[in-house]
Amino acid sequence: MSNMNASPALVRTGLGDQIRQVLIEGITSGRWAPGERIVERRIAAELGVSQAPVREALRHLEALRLIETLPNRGARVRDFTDEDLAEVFPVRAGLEETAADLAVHRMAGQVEGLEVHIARLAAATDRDEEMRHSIAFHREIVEASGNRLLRSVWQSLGIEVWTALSLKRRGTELCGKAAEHAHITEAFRRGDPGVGRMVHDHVMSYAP
Amino acid sequence: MSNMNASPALVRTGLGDQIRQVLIEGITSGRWAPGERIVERRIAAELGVSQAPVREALRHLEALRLIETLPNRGARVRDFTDEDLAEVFPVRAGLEETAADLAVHRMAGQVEGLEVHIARLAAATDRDEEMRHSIAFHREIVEASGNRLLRSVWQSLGIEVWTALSLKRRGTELCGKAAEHAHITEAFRRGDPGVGRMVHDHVMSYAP
DNA sequence: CGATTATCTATGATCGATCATAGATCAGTG
DNA sequence: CACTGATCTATGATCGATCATAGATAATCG
Repeated sequence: MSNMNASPALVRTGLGDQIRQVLIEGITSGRWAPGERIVERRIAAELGVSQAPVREALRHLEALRLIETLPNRGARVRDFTDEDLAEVFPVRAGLEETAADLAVHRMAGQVEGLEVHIARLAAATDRDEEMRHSIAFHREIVEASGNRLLRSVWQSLGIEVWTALSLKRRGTELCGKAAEHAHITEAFRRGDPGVGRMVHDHVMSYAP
Repeated sequence: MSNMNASPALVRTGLGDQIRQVLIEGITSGRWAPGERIVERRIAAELGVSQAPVREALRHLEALRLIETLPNRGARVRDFTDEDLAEVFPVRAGLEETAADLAVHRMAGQVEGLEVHIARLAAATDRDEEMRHSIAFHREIVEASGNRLLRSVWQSLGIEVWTALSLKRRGTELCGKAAEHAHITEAFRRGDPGVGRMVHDHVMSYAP
């Protein structure tokens, strides 16, 4: 790499990963406007790397639906509609309901993992931290399902990113849900078979 | 490409796509054994292309969980466990339940799309064709949900491939389910709100 | 002057070569 | 002979350059 300048170092841990982070940050922060073209060579030049790892990063962004690409025509930042933002909730709800139903058996009343996140959520000081702990609570349920495919699919939704976009778009309040988290945890503790539906409805309550 | 020989032509429509097809075919057919290493350069040489499109194809296979890769250590064909094969059903069930609940409203009793697939399934002559029409029935439900994210996630499960692997592993009978498909279609026709659960249970009935 | 076609330009897709890393192999030392 | 470290080998990761395509632009013709 003929890089004796350029952006903050880019430490060695897989250029593709780092470039992806830069691009995600750029898109969520709004530095790259929706609809704006993303030219592989330009990004490569700006970051002082070559085209290949940029392409790799772009494929990840495409999987996250942050960009859209046309064959031989390149990529552009998606123009997220309210519908795009809304579509994620039924999918999450379905996946997390499944996860909860699977998890409730495996947890056998052991809900420490969930309680940790509730505590951290309560201690959160800013909106961003609040969001991350809330998401971590849900991720804990998915992890507890023991279904690796389910985890992988849920992860691939990129909840953090889309939630951040939702918050940016309209100031969706996601607090005030702490009580529901506690109720859900109690349902897990007593092995309530209705916990799946409970989680489902909880997730849908975030939807606009 | 210094290719004046090599495998059947490889027509021009995106090398990555074609290579992916070749690899999927090779893995599902068992020509590539589970655990076997997949060396980018070797594939490239065999197909008379370069490393880049092979890498692209491999990333797709990774997303389909057909291969696993270690950083700097390359890819190998996954050694599918029975658990791997089983994990897909709860995920499908959750997604398709969501899809059905969304679709039942949009369809408003118009179930022609579903009936087409039932008819084709009945007319199927071999096991493979049967499988594809059965899957098409389920895809129709997902499409009818109108939720593009849901469709995208469902597609990314690569149902065809995994079903084929299931059939190969143990001779899972997936026929005899025609009756259930008809029942589900009827539920859609009358707008039965219980259709989601019905689809869920139907999908789970395929599980081992 | 408007429609059609050849050319140009930007850029994605692909290529062949180089760099970097993980293991394997081998040499040296006690 | 076992252990430590240098070297070698295979191969993924990355690079710089070339090829191919889409759209824009200019040239040609009626």
